[in-house]
Amino acid sequence: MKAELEISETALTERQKDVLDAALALLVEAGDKLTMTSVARRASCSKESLYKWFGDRDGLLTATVQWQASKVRGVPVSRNAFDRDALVAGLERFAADWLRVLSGKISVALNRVAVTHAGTDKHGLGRDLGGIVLENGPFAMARRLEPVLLLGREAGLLKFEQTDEAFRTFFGLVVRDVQIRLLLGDRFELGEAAIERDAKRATEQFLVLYKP
Amino acid sequence: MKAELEISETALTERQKDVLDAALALLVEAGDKLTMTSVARRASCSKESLYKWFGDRDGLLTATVQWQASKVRGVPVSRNAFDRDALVAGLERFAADWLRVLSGKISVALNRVAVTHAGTDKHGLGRDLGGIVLENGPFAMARRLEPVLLLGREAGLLKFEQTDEAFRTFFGLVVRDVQIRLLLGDRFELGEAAIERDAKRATEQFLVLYKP
DNA sequence: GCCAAGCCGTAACGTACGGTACGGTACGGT
DNA sequence: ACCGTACCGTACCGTACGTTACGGCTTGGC
Repeated sequence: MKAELEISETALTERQKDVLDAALALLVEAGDKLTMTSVARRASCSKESLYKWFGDRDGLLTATVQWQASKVRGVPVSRNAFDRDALVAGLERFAADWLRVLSGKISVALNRVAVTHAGTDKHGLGRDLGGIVLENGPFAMARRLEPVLLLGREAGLLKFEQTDEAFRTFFGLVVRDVQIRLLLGDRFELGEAAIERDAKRATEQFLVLYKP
Repeated sequence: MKAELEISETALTERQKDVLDAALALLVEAGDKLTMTSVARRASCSKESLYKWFGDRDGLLTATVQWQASKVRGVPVSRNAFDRDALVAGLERFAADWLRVLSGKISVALNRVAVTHAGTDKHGLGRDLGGIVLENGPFAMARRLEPVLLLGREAGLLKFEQTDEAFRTFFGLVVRDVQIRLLLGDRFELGEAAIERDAKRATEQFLVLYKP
């Protein structure tokens, strides 16, 4: 789907980006308690400008989520010299990246507000926050991982019928209960060492399950 | 005010249970948009009674979540005649039960409100909603699954070092991206057939990974 | 110098909602 | 019959916050 055309059509000025960064910071600090006044004060701009630029509070939130999403576009996978080591390295790097993003304060805050918003849903609006996060979260991860999985199958390193199923299993092995626990406020450390270890373990398990 | 802080063993009258059921229904319908007035109207009780019984809005929410939690206590596992078939059946039933609960409207609504609440957190209060859901969700699942895993290991059917790690992997294999997608508002069906199939697949994969 | 546009800061408005107060009713105990 | 208790229904209050309006400042074009 090329719905991104309309999104990228909204060219943001530097000033507006600063405002969105301020909103992002507030979202991380105070969660959904973010008010228009607080954003205006933090960004040293007037509320009038906020409403002119983003329409209303929902528009500001949407723009903020999209702004963050636009900053974390993933890096592509190198296609040359694809052997087992490359597959393992790719999967491990992928899993580690994902865990790092997932356990970051920004991701937690954004997912929280999106989940909240998905609850009080007014069907009929164009793009809701939940959809945006979904699109730039799990779905984006699936799109980025798909070529890796297909390359692995082409190279005879993996065996699966549906790419989707394989991806979702990998997702489960990587994320496990980490995300839901973080979203529910369980404060537990996920240091760099643990991330690396989990990435290796998930990759290893995945290879066992999907070995030809 | 007479401190009714003995939430742990509060005996609820039938009337209060009715009120909490009304709150639960409203939570499912309208999410966090639930207001004290709407609960009072739905339950045909006065707001004064709400405040008398539950203290404040947070108390009502907490009582509601605990009330639901008290209704879904899991069934224990039979310990006799524990062979491979019993292990497989136990895991499969467990996974299916969990998926059923997880994808239910009530669970989604409760997890939503708990996640929302975990965002606007006032550290210092006793038990927060996120903690309660965590306790009755993933943690309860872990406690219930633990004896099954230990029995499996005793019987020589499974091999693992840390029960916790094994549980979390099983969790990942069962839940995958289902919960986060539902929380984010992705409307996708998870029919009985899919649940059964997923439960079987997750169990199968788990046995492969943790076979001695 | 002058004007218009864009923006900041702040005051003001309207409303939704948490929380409280109070009058009215049913009922069980004495 | 009288009283206390528990509760319903509703009116009311205070506040937070989304949204709008306005006065003053800066800047670029003429």
